[in-house]
Amino acid sequence: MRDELPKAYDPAAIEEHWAEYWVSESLFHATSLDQSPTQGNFTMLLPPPNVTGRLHMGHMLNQTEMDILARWHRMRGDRTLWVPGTDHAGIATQMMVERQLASERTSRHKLGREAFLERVWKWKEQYGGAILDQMKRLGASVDWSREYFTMDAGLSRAVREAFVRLHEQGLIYRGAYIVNWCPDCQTAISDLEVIHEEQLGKLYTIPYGIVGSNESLLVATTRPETMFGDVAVAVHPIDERYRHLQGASVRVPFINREIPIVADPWVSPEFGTGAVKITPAHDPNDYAVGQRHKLQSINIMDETAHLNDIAGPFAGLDRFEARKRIVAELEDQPGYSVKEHSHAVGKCDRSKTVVEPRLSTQWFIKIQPLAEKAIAAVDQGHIRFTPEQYRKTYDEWMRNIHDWCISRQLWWGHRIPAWHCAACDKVTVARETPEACQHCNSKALSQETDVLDTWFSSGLLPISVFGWPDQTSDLAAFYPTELLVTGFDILFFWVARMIMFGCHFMLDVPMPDGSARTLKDAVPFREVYIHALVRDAERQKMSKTKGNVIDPIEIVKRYGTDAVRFTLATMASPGTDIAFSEARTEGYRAFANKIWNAARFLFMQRERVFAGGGGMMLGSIDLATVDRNEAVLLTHPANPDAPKQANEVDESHLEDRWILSRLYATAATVNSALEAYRFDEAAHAIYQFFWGDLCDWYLELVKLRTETESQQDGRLSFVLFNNIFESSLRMLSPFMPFITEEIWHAFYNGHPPARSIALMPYPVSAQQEVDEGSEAQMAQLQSMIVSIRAARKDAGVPERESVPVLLRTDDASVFQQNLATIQRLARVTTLEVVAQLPDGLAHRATPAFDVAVVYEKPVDTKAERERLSKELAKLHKEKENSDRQLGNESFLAKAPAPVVEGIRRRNAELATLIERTRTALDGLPAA
RNA sequence: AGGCGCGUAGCUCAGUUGGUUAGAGCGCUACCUUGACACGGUAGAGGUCAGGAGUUCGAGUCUCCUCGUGCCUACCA
Repeated sequence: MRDELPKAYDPAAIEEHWAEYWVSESLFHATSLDQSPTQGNFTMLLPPPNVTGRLHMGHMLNQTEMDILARWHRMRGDRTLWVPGTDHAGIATQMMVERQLASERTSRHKLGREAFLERVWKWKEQYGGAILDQMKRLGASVDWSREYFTMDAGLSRAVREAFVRLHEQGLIYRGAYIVNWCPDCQTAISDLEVIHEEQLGKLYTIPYGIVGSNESLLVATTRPETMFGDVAVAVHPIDERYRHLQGASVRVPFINREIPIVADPWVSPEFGTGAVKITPAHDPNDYAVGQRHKLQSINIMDETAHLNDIAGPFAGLDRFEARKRIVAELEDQPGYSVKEHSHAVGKCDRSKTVVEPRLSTQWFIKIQPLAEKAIAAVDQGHIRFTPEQYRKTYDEWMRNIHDWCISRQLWWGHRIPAWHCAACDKVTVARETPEACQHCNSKALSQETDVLDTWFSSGLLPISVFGWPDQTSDLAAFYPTELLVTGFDILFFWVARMIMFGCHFMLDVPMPDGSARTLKDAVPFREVYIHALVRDAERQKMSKTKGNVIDPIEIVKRYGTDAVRFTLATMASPGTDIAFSEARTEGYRAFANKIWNAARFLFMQRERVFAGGGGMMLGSIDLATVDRNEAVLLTHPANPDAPKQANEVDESHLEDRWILSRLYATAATVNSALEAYRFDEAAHAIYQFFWGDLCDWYLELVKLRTETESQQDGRLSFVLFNNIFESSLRMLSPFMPFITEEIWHAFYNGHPPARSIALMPYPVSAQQEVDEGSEAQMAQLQSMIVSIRAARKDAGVPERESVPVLLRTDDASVFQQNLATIQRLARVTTLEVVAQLPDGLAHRATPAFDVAVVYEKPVDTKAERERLSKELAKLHKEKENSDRQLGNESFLAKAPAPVVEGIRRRNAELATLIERTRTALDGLPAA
């Protein structure tokens, strides 16, 4: 409990405490046994960061958005569950540990598989999951009791089950195909893990000697070093240049192996020389040609992409070194030529090594049957994408999908549950280690050494974290999850795979009531929200190599988590990347400071107001009791379940009706914005309300009233302020959980109605509760005050001096009723209503009134003339526009009545404004 | 090669179904250290909405073209 908040807001002093509190109090734990939710379920999975990961801005954006939604839903009464965990990240983690081994002058091969894995586990225990600690520091309201790791026993069991089932269903097969091979990681990788880069390379034209002739066939290639694996040269069947050569043979340079010339329509005659060397073991196209022509495949490289013995004189060389030497030796040959050629080169996403297409035996998922359900699920609207455009991206990818290579030649990961039989050479796939070969009963079994692609296990997460394949109560309660929030970079890697697996496996799981599950309830989530990429302030992609990575923890240390979260929220408008700017974060730290100080004001006033007559000291006020006693507790929107009390607002005060209306309007805006994932709109609305309405206006008027009104009235107005402030804190809480928690506890003097503000109801309100009349009147009043202030500046009145003001208006009632407000906020002595304003005074005109400030010093005539002339020109221009519109027959005929009416009214206003401004201008003394 | 997006104030971005005067934050200018807050207050300046054409009574918003820019997908050697 704090009696007094320090003068300056210092996030570092409060955030750590609450971060720990939320975890130690298990505030965000949710179980299937929880009371049936009043609103509904809200379940999300955290996209599991790699165990090797450090938090970056993308994570922070992702977590901020998810946390805002989670906290918001929780406060709205939904049973809210957000499940955290980490991914074992096969290649990434193995590389990390291998690097460590290398520094110790050893290697995984020296250690052996078992010792190596032990080492990785040890590494994981020691260094892994640092990212989750960072998440805790950021206040993510996840259920830590459910934290998982993708290689936990339960999740591993789900992986084996899924693999075996798919195999039983004939959807997993093993075979030799061309795969993407990374010579650095020394494993196969999937199509998705290959990144294409446009590169300026060379196209070599190489003469292949024609058998039985002195002539050569010129063959164009970008990869001369693969020539030792050539098994044919292909030309287009109707290419006139080569028709006579079809059926002939050529000799591979250096090794002189004779290979046939075949005709295949795949060859494009326009490209290169129209003759293509066919290397089935090292190119997917060539492999297809080879299949069609029943050609053999000759592998000429080892796992590290060094040429093997088949390459004759070049054996043992690295592929690129071999290319150089080969080209050097060919240079003098007649017919040889080189030209520059731009083409896409595939690189390994992880190691950035150029991928080598390689013929090897791998495990694949026959993806078509899975994709069909996944396409249907989205087509039928069971999964909704936001922004919607990603639906198309997803659909296109899904329809052009290739079989998924799921085996990896790594050690770290889920080992494929298949056993090779030494006796019959067949494979036994089983959930648990089999006793004997299921084909020949031999006991000479050895487990497959390959592990599964990391994404195989993460694709299963929505079902495996809830206990699948068992039909658990969690699975019944929380599946399908409501929402997935993620970046588009893992749309295919992860989102698509979850949809495929979810739809495939969950269709077999009956609904909680025993009925059959349809696609609608087999989907892993009902909504996918795809967020933008976080870039640096110059819109550059953040990357380690560029050195422009912004470490969120660093920024958080400097500005506070709340400010960073708010920055990300305000900038998270859909479709655009976020250029993260520290200047903005600074601005939102100022916002936090503003809130902090508004709270300080509140606490100080509380003391002042209640210390007098009531005898209630700050340290002993039970605000809840006060509220009841005064019968002004703002039960709505604070507590949606309780009825609104009729006498909660003293109707005689315009600003009371107005600020309530503003609160309702803001709550309505925030709720509907969050409904649509418009974090920016929601955050802006709160910002505007808190700063622009509550602090700039209402708070100033509370000052006035507590100083001047009777004590009873002062108390009433003050209690309203209290309640509005408390509601505002709750409204802000999902966005800035730390500062709101801190102030909220201080607000209740250590006797809060709940353990956390995060467990309180969220303000709700319908748009119809907005009091438009009060808002319009207040707008008039504000306009009056702003006009007087401006005129004061023109007249050169010192800030602190009060002056008489003359007012010309048709209806002065609002101004007269709120005279004290005007006098206070615009520093006015008397406000006299006159029929006509005298010439030569600093003056402002609005459609509803004109004001002039009476001050002895003459106005700066030149400046005033300039300002008025400029103003007049603007008004004239606008008037011309509206005149033109009103003179247009078809506009009057076709435009809707309210629009015409609006322009008419404005036109009339303009006429008055022009006249008054003209008068004021003419009234200025000659220069 | 296909597909998607972006171009609005000096900077970073909003602007939902076409409709009255295009907004915000930061920055900038001037004044103000007033008992919540200088991480503040008050008042300002600043935009031919990339360019062109079209549809319409009316276009930042819809259509087409041009220019600039970013991204995703792809097996032409």
